[in-house]
Amino acid sequence: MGHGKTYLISVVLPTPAHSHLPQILSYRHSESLIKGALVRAPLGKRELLGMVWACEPAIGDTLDDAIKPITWVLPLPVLAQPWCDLVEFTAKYYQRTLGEIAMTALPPQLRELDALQMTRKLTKFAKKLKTQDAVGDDSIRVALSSEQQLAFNQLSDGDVRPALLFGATGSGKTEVYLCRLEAILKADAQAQVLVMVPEINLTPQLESRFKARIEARFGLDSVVLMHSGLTPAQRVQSWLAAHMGQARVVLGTRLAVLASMPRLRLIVVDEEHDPSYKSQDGARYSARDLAVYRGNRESVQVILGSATPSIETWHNAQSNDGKLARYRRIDMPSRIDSTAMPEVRLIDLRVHKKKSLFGECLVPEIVDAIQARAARGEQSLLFLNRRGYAPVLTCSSCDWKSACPNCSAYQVFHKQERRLRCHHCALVTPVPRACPECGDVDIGMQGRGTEQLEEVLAGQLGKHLRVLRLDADSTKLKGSLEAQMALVHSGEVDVLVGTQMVTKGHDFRRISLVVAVNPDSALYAADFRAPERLFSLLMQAAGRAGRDVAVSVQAQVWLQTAHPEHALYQALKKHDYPAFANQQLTERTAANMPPTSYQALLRAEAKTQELAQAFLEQAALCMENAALTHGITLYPAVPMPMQRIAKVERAQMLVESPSRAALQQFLAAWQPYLRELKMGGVLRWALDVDPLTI
DNA sequence: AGCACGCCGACT
DNA sequence: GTCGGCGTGCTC
Repeated sequence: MGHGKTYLISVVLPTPAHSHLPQILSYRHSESLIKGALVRAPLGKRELLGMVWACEPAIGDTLDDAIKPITWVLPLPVLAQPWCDLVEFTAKYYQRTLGEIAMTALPPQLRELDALQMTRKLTKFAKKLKTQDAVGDDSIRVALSSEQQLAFNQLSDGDVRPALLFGATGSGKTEVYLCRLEAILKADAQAQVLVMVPEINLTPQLESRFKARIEARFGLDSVVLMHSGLTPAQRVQSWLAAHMGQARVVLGTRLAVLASMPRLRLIVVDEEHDPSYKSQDGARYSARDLAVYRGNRESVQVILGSATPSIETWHNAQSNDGKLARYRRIDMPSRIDSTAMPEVRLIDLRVHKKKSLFGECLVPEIVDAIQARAARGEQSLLFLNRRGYAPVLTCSSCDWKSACPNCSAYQVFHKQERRLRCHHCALVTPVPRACPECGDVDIGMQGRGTEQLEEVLAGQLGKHLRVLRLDADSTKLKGSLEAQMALVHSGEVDVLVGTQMVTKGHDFRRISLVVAVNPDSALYAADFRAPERLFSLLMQAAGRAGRDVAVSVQAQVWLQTAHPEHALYQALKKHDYPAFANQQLTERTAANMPPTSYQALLRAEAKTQELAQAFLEQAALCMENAALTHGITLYPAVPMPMQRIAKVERAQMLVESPSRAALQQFLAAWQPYLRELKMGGVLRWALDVDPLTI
């Protein structure tokens, strides 16, 4: 009890980055508070959720009268020191404020709750606990293959390094995760496990599998979900369950990496190469990298699983000149059901005249192959990463194109909707009857999207075959994704046409032919990570084929390409990811690119491109000397790959260093200058540390 | 970032 | 006379 004493409390609040407020503010309170306690405190006319960072007794009556008292202390267990460290590290590394990171890590609804609402939540939570059933038995054990058993044994041998579980699609990685986490949960009745997946909505199969397995053994509600799709109330409940130690398994997306889990004992990052682990808005953190930090900080095992690891992870799993690798690699090269990997065929588009192509986009053999599969009751999947009917409309007599007036992109023709749509801003316009420039009525199309591919196939094969399109447009309505998936699973569909949506998560057991219609577009992209993404995408698409023993003999993947000799395709043909990754690593090392160097991007948005670039150049100017002494390379300011979105001009500047620490120091020193540099017309700027796309 | 105050134009 | 436009300035 306070006995009239007063304590000086340092509180972390979500102070806006561009305000000139310090990150940590001082308040008074009549009692001592522990670091990590959640409090509400006044800021201006508002009252905000904050977290106690430090607490000391005020000596005598020396406390300034201007220091306001804390409004109330939330009746919750405090956030543990390792969690505070994780928040501090994240804020420092990604150049954000402590408060911003701390608040994004907490459920948004927690910010608004008053004392009464909080009490109600806790009562509801306590009631839920009472109704919980005790533990079931070990009945649903699945026998591990020898390869899985070997991987499991290695994961249990006490090596403290993060493990890269390098397993082919269909090698049964999930079963290994499950066995490892069951062992950990069984050994310690309070242990908690964090499992991260790229997008939870795309992997309902994984979710139900986890729930069925874990809840049967460790009780109802021992698994909680954590992702942005939950309702605010659900998110509070999940967070409370994790924070109070009730949830044994947290299954979530990237935001779950910041979940409070006081008895965390294992972190699994499934599909660790997936770009959605890198947050693209607000604090641009990499959940995979933070998972590795967190595992190290809390002496907790980290498992990174992938069939196509990121080049960074691949690099970390390699030993350099005899030294032990930072990560250890555990290989699972075989498919669990010992079916063969699908045969990859490269179809040389150069030997076909465009007119001789079916619908001008498919070589005739593919159509034959689709028909042959359908006759045997098997399905085909056509993968084309472009939705809509045609990506561009053109005038045949002048040089008009369906450019979006707000963006540096073309409006896409959507035939069913009879509209032009920009995929970058919200602009939707009617299809012009004649060219807006010259009035010519002969308007043509360039390129093909999934809508057109569906039409071509349905039109010419429609009498015999059932074609279904699966993309963001066909699944816009709630529940329609599930409905369409059900159609595929029940065999109501012969041909599935889809964007990269279809390559994620779902098992289509009857598919025996996968066709990548136009993979070349990503082959020579400016972004040095484009090949890596293409390989992983095609590998995942290939993984959709032949997941069923009955049809596996014929399972094939056909790639239509004008560059069949390309090293990427050749490695894919042999299912040889190591060859591809090593070649990428060699190229990147030679060019001093990541993972050999470390990068950050300074991005600026403004009304004009000149202003955005002028801001970046000014920013570079004030750090010229610092860059020299720190060994930092500042590249010239350039327009972003998508230069203009919704009438906003975007520019960026690359910052590179061979030393991560030097880059960190440089960025930290840069921040105050950037804040001072308020130039008229610059709308926003942001730093992206370890950017994924350049 | 909010949310104030503040000093000028058109409304019942 | 008041409602409200958004310029600038502060928040422990």
